[in-house]
Amino acid sequence: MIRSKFSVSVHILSLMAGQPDEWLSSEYIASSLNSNPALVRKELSVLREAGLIESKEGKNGGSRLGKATKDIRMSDIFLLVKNGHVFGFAPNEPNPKCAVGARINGALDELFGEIDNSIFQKLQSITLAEFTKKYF
Amino acid sequence: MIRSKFSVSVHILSLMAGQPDEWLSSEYIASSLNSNPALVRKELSVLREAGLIESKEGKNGGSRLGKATKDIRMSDIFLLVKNGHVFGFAPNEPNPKCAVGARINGALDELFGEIDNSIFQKLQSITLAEFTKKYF
DNA sequence: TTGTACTGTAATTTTAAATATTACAGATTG
DNA sequence: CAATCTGTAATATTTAAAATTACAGTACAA
Repeated sequence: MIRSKFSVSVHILSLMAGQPDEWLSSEYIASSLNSNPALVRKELSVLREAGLIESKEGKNGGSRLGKATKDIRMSDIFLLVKNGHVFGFAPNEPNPKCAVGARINGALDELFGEIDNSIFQKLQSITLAEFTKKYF
Repeated sequence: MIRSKFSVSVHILSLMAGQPDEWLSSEYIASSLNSNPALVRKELSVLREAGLIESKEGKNGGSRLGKATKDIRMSDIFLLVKNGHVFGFAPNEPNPKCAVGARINGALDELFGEIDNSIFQKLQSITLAEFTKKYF
């Protein structure tokens, strides 16, 4: 998974959950994240494509939630930002002439799938509504 | 968690599991990993410190398992290489003047702890002996 | 109908993290 | 005592992540 995308997405969705009737600008979101608008927009486009948010272009535009907070699960966000397995393989292709080298990545791939699934199960049990209760 | 340390450690331990009576040199291990000896030695020192392996210096030296494969759990390796949470926080400190910014990392920290725990539970159920059965 | 304030996207630069390399003192064996 | 290994640190390189810049396109509002 890419380093911090999950945190960034949860942060964005939390801001929207707190002001469901406002169109939040990328500038505003960036200031809460202490980041910059272009990077936020990139992340917004991922969330939008998945239907979690909707955006409005032009003056007074911005983004807001596309679903009720109780209908957004933390696992939805996880699946969006996860790219390959959560755990990473070794940087180089192992030596195929070695008995272990030839097969380990297959075995790890299987294990990593199970790990991803454990995380998914956990996150599926938590909605954005429940999560944001912690600070609203 | 640091990118690929888990995979590298599992690979190393698997090699040793396959040749329990040999002292494997860092050179040999590196060739299976398609990596280099110095990096392998660094990882070996982590495993050694945890008692998972033992090493012998000098000529004909090397490393081998310090425990039976059935007594090494994948969670032991996980705890060694895990550094902070598996999931990462956003790169910058969020804006503390913002209601969400001020509290989100606390909420995420709690959630991330639960995720780490889900992974731990899963990995605790698998021994190195079971894992290596997949390719021996 | 035009200025302003947004989005969307791509290209580029910068920074930070991971990985690789080099080097060498110390240990052990034959 | 020569050869072969470890242990460790310092440095260099590579790669990935994040930040910045830029600008065309859209919508509102005066």
